[in-house]
Amino acid sequence: MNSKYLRIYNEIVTAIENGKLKSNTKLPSENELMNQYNVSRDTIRKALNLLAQNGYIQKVRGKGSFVLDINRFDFPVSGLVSFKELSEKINRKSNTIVHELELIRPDEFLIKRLDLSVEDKVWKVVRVREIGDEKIILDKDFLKEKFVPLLTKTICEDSIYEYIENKLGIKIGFAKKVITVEESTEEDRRYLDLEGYNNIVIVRNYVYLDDTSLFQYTESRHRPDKFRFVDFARRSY
Amino acid sequence: MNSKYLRIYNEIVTAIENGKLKSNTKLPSENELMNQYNVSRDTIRKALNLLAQNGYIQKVRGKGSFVLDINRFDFPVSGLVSFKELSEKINRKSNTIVHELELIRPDEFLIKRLDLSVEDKVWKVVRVREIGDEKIILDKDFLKEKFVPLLTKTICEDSIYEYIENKLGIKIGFAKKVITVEESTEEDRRYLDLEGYNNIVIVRNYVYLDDTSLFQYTESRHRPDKFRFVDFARRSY
DNA sequence: AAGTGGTCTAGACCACGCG
DNA sequence: GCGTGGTCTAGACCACTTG
Repeated sequence: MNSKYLRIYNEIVTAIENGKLKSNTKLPSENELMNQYNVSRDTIRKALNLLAQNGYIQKVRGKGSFVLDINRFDFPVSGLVSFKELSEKINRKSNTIVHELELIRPDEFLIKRLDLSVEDKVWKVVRVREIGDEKIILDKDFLKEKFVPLLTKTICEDSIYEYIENKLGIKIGFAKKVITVEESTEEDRRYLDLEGYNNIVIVRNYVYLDDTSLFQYTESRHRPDKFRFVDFARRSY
Repeated sequence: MNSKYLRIYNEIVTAIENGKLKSNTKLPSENELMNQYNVSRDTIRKALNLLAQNGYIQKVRGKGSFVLDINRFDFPVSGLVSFKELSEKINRKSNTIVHELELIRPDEFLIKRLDLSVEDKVWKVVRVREIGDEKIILDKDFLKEKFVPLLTKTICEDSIYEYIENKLGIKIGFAKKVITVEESTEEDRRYLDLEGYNNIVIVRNYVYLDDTSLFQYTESRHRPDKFRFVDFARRSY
């Protein structure tokens, strides 16, 4: 996991994030970086391309690479970030309440959503996310038992992602997110502080492993006024 | 613009999209592709990495590259796609009504948003997007005159993006999107068929050129029940 | 052991921006 | 003309999967 280009990438990311590299300044040229890090140009280019992809820099032909200030103000919620990682970043008091945690036989809906056979069992986890004394987000997670044999309340209160990746060594590959706005349900109103909102923002998340097997289905239900999604996109030709 | 790896990428994309390459099947190995296309391995790898980035394939170490079926069902609205490109893809009757088109002196709000000096003038375009006889989306565009000297009603009814990229030769580099849900305004209610919804989904778009200069600010205001945002994300380590 | 993708290297030529 | 990033090549070694 510790490739040269990732180490260089991470070094530059932290330099940008803690202000050592200021926005709108020019990075050293690829040639200079080659010498600084004692690696080939291709390795430097891999690191720089990652930086560009993630919105840290912009490369301009004939001129150089420049530090952007996009990521400074707003961190992107796009990409795959868990609630724990997120709340650590925004640095606000937050809390997770586990309402349900059980191993269930999936119904029609889940069999379709998770691409299951009838015998497969599924962990159902229902959690409420509290941010600054308000119950804002209702998370409903469904994970295949096949991949996650055991799940405890303590794990759910901390971070399921962390447990899966670090303890079980399962590698998340990619995910598809679908965001819609729908009518709130009785369940939403029971668990959340909705304050009269009858709409709810739903982020449906289909999580796949590295080997392309579908692993988890999650619904993240947000109170509309507290929802905010930031995305960084490059035009691809 | 016509690099080898882009040609290979595009060939494979169309092969996947029209079903010649079926999902869950294996692509030829990088070595085989090298021979098929008569290029070096690096060139093949660039094409495959693009495919992976855009959710077409998944590469698995030691096994090969596999076609995903993500893009088949849902096209991602993530990334930078104009309304015209989008409506062509979903293939439904759609229509654009231009309500305002004028060169204005920017107010405080715009000066801050677009990073302007006081003399700069700005094109303001207000358009309603009609899909299947319903007025669903209100688009408010603000473009710097410095970059776009002329704008006509015809251009706005077609596609501003297309005009800018093809006619003016301006290269869009990247964009930052912020999605929120807010109270609808009087303007929303006047122009759109809101059917009693008092919330509105707002996609704020900050568009930058290749040379990192901020170029355009757009607000896309959607009726909640018709809004849908699809995102494909890879976990980055 | 053979085949796969992942990383790294060294060298070449090109297109672009700028002085 | 020089320095910049963009593309392409050829070859090497590694880590992983599968038979």
